[in-house]
Amino acid sequence: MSSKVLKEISKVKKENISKFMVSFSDPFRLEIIDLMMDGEVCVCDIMKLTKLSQSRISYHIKILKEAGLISDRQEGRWVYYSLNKESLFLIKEWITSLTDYSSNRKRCCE
Amino acid sequence: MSSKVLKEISKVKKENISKFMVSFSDPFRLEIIDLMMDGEVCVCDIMKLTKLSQSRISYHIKILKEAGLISDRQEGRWVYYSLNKESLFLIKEWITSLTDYSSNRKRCCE
DNA sequence: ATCATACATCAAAATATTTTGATGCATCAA
DNA sequence: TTGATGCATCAAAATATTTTGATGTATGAT
Repeated sequence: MSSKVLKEISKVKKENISKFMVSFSDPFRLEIIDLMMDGEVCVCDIMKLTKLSQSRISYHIKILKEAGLISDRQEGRWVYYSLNKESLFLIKEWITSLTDYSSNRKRCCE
Repeated sequence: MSSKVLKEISKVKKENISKFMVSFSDPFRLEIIDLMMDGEVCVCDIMKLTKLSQSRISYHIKILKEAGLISDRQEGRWVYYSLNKESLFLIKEWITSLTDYSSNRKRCCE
């Protein structure tokens, strides 16, 4: 099983892409990402704004963090999370190379 | 639970985004997408190139199809699948509005 | 008509992800 | 030092996804 095109067109590792996409594939994580669009939030903010339980939020936060999609910053008892812009750009780059490549191909290849 | 930013910055429905991302989140589907980068393929092509079982491939194809990521075209006994470029562009647009929006934000917001 | 091929679909089993509730660990305030 | 808060982590339960093997359907060849 050999990856051909995706390997060549992008610097981003397939494994990382997979993690990014897993991050985006859950509606609650999209919700959390959404909240971070306007800046830093702590878990308690997310709790107030979404009615999700604390451990549930921590769980999703962990997924996002392990994907490299968010960063954290501790301040006293609070941990502030924010979107990692570099990661977003990486994904954008990946998708862009995908669309660029595929639009240079003709429909058929017999 | 109110989506604020994502709803406004993109025409793509969150539900659809979720499906796209689910599509991309599986390594075998990435593999299949990869094979389609160079043009149409049938299930039998994918079988030869990946060693996945036929029903397994059909299953993943179905996910991709329901996400609107691929199109099919029957020719005799064969069904040819190919990437749906429009969908790729939609995702790209979505990611782009995400990065554009977030890069216009400052780091903090106290 | 019969058979083989290409693929879809289905139900059951296997596996992975998510949720829940409990517990633990810092930090801070009193 | 004690108690409260903010969050992480854990194990078990709940749920969702994926895989497998069997069966079904359409097409085309003989």
